Amino acid sequence: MSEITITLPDGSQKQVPAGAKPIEIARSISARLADDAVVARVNGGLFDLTRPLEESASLEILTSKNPEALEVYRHSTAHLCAAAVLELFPGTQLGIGPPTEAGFYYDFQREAPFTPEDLEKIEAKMWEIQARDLPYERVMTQKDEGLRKYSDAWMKCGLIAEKADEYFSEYTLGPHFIDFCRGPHVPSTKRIKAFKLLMVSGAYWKANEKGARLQRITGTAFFSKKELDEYLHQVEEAKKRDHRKLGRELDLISIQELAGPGLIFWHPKGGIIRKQLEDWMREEYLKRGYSLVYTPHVGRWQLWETSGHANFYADNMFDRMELDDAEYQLKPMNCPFHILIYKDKLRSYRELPVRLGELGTVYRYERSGTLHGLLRVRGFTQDDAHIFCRPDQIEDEIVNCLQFAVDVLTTFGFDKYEAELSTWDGGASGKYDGEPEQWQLAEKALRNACERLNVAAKVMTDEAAFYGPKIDVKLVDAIGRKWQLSTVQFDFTLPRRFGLEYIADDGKAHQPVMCHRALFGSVERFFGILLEHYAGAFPVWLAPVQVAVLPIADRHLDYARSVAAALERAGLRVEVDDNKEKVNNKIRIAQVNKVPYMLVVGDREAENGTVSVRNRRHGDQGSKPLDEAVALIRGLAESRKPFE
RNA sequence: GCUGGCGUAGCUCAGUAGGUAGAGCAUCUGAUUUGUAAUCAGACGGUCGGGGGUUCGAUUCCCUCCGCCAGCUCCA
Repeated sequence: MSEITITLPDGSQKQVPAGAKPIEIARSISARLADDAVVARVNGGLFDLTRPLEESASLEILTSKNPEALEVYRHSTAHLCAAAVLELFPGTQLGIGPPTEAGFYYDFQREAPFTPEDLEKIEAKMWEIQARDLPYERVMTQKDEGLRKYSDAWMKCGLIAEKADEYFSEYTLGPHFIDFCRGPHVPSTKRIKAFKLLMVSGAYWKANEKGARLQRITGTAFFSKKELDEYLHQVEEAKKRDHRKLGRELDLISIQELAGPGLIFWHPKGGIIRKQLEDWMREEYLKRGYSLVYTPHVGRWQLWETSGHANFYADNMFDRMELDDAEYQLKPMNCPFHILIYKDKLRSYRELPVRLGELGTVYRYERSGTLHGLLRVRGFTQDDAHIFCRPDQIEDEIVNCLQFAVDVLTTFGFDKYEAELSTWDGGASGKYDGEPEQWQLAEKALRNACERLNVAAKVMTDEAAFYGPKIDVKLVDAIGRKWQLSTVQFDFTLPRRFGLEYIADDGKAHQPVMCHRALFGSVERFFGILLEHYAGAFPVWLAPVQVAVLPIADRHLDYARSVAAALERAGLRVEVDDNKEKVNNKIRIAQVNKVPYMLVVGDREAENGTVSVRNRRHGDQGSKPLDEAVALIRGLAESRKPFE
């Protein structure tokens, strides 16, 4: 028997017989490693622990501490789920069953929908199969033979025809279950210790909404019961900070059925927070060389034909309305209006870049099933700006925009975000407007900007806007979903469509280039994400009520009001709780409403001109002279610092 | 828009195997005047999402529309 050389991660080498399995090598290193092993990395690729090594290779044993091992483990759990479904519901068609960030899913096609009770049965069956300790066995099959074997399984057949090499791998689980699958998998079902099926929902075959409708069973799996329980607990906790729940509880916003879905009502307390956000943003605009403009909410249809939205954006627009002899369109975007301001006079190269900014409210038709609280609505206000500049200025402008976007995120304490660079499809589909050279140039400028600011942007092919490529910044909500906030978009197209010009130093007319950018993205969405980010406990500068003054008894009301007056003179938002309740109750109310500071006033305070300071997070801070308390809270508000 | 689920008081929820509903909180009133997360009592409050059908009778069963939730698709 020939020997092969196995190189371990520490550089050491082992001679083993050809055909040795990674699990055997692991055991030869230590029994514990073999027990903890989930999957092997062989020459960089993932391998089953039980797959024989035929040639010399590098080998790394991945244990439960490795994220890739968790993916494999979840993938194996998905197979277990499919095997359970087939045992309980023979004839069900299998789609795909990959691991995801938070678990796994498996797509099935079957006439009757899976009910919550079915889910319980499936989970019980999974445990039953788990207990059988079935190996995940890798079998190689020849393509034509495979197509015959899977002739009853139309989705698998499709996948094999499309993806399989001449010989492809399958994995069995017991005598009856076999699945076309690249693998790898854990060695056997007894390795799967903790999982839970979470829901059943709809999906489309190959994510195509014209394709077959499937039922998706989603679950999660962890290496231990403890980790699973922690995860489930964390999900429950996250739900408590859902912006829809907090928005109602804190009386910030509402959505009114009578007015229509996806349309936001800002209540007084939400309104004051929004004003703080908007004031801050407008100040930043002015500091950074933007001008503020205001434009109408509707415009003639011809405007949208000129801009191209009539062609490229028709599906997302509210219906046109007729007025006199003309048709008008509610605006889904602000850009054409800002362009008209640019175009209203002859521009010199000396005044470029022109940066026109607006908190512009737009209306877009979003399909009913996609609406989601504040995060996906039909009417929203963008902190939108359009920058018109010379080609040689565009890269600096994009760098400034991106820097601005990063500054917004840090101001509000977001340290986790993802950047994406969306590019076109190369022009194949015709959904994109403009010349190839322009697209290439634009993409290059965006890439360079990312590099200059050290922003790691993931390239997303075929995700660009119809008028140009873009950089997007995404944040994650309480339930782990990603939402786009900032966007910096390049545009060669609209300047051409509108015939924009500036007079250059050569005395001739040239076409400016344009950058669209929104940093909050939409005020509604940003507010929703912010609400979840702070779990409703806003920092002092944003809190709708910054201070609650809590008199102990009625005889302290006058003093309480004088305290409130002093706070108001300092520009703070104050409420006096004059209910006939005990202080304990007043404190509770203020805590529940997440008021940052409570000032308790009773006999001692009224006598000494002091207040007893209570901090929302840290509780009783003892008494302080009134001036001192006012200065403290005002300082926090003005600094726009995070709370505490 | 699609698949599935859901819709009972302002909020959170219970209930009716078909005989027009109940709790806690909130609100209002009264008593209590209280020192760092809920004082007590009483009252008010619902065409049980809208419309249609079956039935002697529908909040309950059926149909339909609207809205919400999860996922898909799409996107700020």
